[in-house]
Amino acid sequence: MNQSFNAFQIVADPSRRQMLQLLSQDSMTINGLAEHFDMSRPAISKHVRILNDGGFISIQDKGRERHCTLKQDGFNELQQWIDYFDKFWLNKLKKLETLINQKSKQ
Amino acid sequence: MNQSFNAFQIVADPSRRQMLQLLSQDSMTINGLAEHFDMSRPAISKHVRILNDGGFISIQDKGRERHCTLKQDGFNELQQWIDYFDKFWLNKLKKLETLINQKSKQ
DNA sequence: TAATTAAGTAACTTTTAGGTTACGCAAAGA
DNA sequence: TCTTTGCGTAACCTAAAAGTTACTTAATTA
Repeated sequence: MNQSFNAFQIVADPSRRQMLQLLSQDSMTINGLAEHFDMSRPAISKHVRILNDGGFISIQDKGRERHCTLKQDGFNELQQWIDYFDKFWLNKLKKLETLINQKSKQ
Repeated sequence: MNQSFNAFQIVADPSRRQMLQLLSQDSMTINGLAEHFDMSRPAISKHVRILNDGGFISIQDKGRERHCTLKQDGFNELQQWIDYFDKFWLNKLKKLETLINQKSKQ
């Protein structure tokens, strides 16, 4: 498979977001995850692979089971992007305050 | 057109993210935006509509021109989602610290 | 008022994300 | 060792996202 997603595309899918949500409660095997979804196991496998490739989860093989755990890496890119715009709004607010202060001094 | 996107889908598209990036520098008309992209104007129009519907930008009509400005609303849903996992990691870190502290007391 | 400019709409095409079924393989149990 | 279980891969299908061209409309300008 040749699918390569960026962090934003990865969390754009509702099922994948739900998986991250579930894994934030507890680490799970592939089948454990699958129980929560109304789709075939291969479909689950695909999502898991995408989450793994994107650094949102890590996978520990234990015999024939694969245990999925949340991993911070994938979230970082999103975080940074959000942070950038956060600063934009904060800055805008600051400028507005300065403006109001100047007005009140007149 | 009947396209309805959630906040995550909206920022999943690289062109739309670039638009938000550009608008964080300065507000722009539709054609102003279009200059930065290698795609037809109708394609730009579509993206702008999606950003507007999602509350990521607002549009002020000035004559035949439409001026686009960043708007905070759309970012909020993303922010909240990120915050949830932020807390997850912080919490995990705290638990780890507690564990280390307990060890050192033994 | 005729021409130009800024932008939207409609209809269509292409690409791709997300799903399926069928099959294979290795680990675990009977 | 035979069967079951947990999971992956391959090939395929479908729906929808993202793009196109052709046309329209309304504001501006010559």
